[in-house]
Amino acid sequence: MNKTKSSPKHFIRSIASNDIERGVYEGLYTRFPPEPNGYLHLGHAKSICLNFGLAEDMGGRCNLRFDDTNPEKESIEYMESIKNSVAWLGFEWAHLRYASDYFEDLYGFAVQLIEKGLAYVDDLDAEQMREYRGTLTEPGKNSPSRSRDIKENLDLFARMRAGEFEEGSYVLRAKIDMSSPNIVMRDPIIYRIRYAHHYRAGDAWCIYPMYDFTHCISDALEGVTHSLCTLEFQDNREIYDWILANITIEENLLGDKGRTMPRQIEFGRMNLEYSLASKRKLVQLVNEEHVSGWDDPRLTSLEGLKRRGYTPASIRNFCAEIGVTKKDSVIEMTVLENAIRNDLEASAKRVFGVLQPLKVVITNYPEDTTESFTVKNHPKDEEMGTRELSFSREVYIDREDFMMDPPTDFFRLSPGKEVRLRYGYAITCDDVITDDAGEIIELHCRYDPLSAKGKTADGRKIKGIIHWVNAADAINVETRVYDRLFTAANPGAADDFIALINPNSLQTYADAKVEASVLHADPEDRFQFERVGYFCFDSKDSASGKLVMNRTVSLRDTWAKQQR
RNA sequence: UGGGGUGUGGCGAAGCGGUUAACGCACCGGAUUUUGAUUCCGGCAUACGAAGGUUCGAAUCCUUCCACCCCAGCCA
Repeated sequence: MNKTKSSPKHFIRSIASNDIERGVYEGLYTRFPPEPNGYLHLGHAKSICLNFGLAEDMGGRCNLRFDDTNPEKESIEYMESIKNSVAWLGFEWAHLRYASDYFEDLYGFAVQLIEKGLAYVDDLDAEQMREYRGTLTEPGKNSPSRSRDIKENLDLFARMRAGEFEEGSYVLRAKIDMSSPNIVMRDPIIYRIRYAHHYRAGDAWCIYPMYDFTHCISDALEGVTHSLCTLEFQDNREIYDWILANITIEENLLGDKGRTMPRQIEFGRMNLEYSLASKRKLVQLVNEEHVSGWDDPRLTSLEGLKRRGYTPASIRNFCAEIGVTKKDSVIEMTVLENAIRNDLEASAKRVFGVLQPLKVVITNYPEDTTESFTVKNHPKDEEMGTRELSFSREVYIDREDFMMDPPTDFFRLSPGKEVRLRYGYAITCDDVITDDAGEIIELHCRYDPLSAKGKTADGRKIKGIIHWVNAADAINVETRVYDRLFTAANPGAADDFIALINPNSLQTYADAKVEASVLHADPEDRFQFERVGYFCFDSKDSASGKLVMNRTVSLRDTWAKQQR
């Protein structure tokens, strides 16, 4: 696997190193704070690389913290999957934390706020609450509960926790400003009643803190210095700062007292063309079985990409490549493909594989002879060694490398034409055998015995070079070739994204053939099928009896491009 | 009609008052090549959302305007 590029400069790094230089903070501390309510995708990878990467580069630390304050959506399964994905990308968290571990502390801070007259228990129902909130252009108005005295608030809040009230009957609100132009500041709810089982806290609680209250405090407790999040939280920064300014944290989890509060910085989301990140839509794709599951290799979930054959390094390089700015970006698929090609070009073993086998009989080659060519596993990297490639009278070539009636610039095989079998001999096509339906089933060719080792006796150049596998010991393998899942660059914007599913996003070649050496490969190995693309074993469906290989990405193909 | 953001080539992205306006992807040429791969060379914005202004000098400063994104969950 390749090294990852060092992350480039961007505005967050400048701010952070500036803060450290000026002594605002002693060292960098970040966190990646997913809610365990789904699987990670490429967009999360950007955040992971930003948070963990920055800490790595600046000699800081980064926590993995689950922002698990909504028991109705979260589960252990998601949490485990997220941990695996972060680890797979190659990052190590300083601490594994859970917001749910802070529930007791959070409750205490809420009490602090009430005691200061900065929070109150409200009995408005959801609809009234919305009415009182005002609109984008009109200020809200104070709830009648806003004037409730501190003692009563304390009592009510304690009874909320004790389970004396129904869901939705009371909430705890911060007392800020109902006429703030920033709607987030219009007395935001910080606790609600929910009789739901929490995947970690169990049934210990029936009140749960809201994001705005929880997140900033969690950061502060963990000693986070820079709290990086996406653009849509810009308005929330005001409440983030307000909460931290109005509570007193005696000592954080690191044992620090009087530590400087964390600073929230927002960055733009990444969108990938021809893909979907919306959780709801992905669930639909999975449930309606348009894809095989959350780890379908056509999905840009991290598990999908992993199964597809993407390496952690390629994803980290991709994230370094797309940059970090304050605007939402739309990244072209080729950037992702470029990242994995760069990695695999250097690291993948070269091997011969034929997706659509066409039998070639070499009529002037002896029937009972097998010879062996010693070939390189990598054209440039000698350290990757060599392997033996067997050759005999019958071989398979790819149907795409033969054309009955080719254009002049097609320099592969066709009737009467000569082509080189890579690493082997030059052959000329004499006969094309068809079946009753006119389907080509076999080619009869003649080889030039003096054409081994890339030479020819008369010095003639052979332009066309094709790959092949020896029929006698070829291994059968099912190969799955993937294309973009959608036919539109932004399927999420369409009314009916299901209608935009690319019918050719998965093509299965059940009878593909690969050279014998693949049998002894490690399940984790990646290959380049020369002239075809990069492949890996499918982690779910491949077994020793039945090999299944996924095409991670094709090779660049100027010939195919020219044909379009 | 409120508030918060963003606008540099097809897509990303540097640039922070004086640069020929980096770089990556894509694209177009050409060289090398037993992968039509890789590699290598070369091309690719008189132009920085628009219009004014300040200045000897602006993508960078000021003004106005325009476009797009986010915010009215007891989601995060």
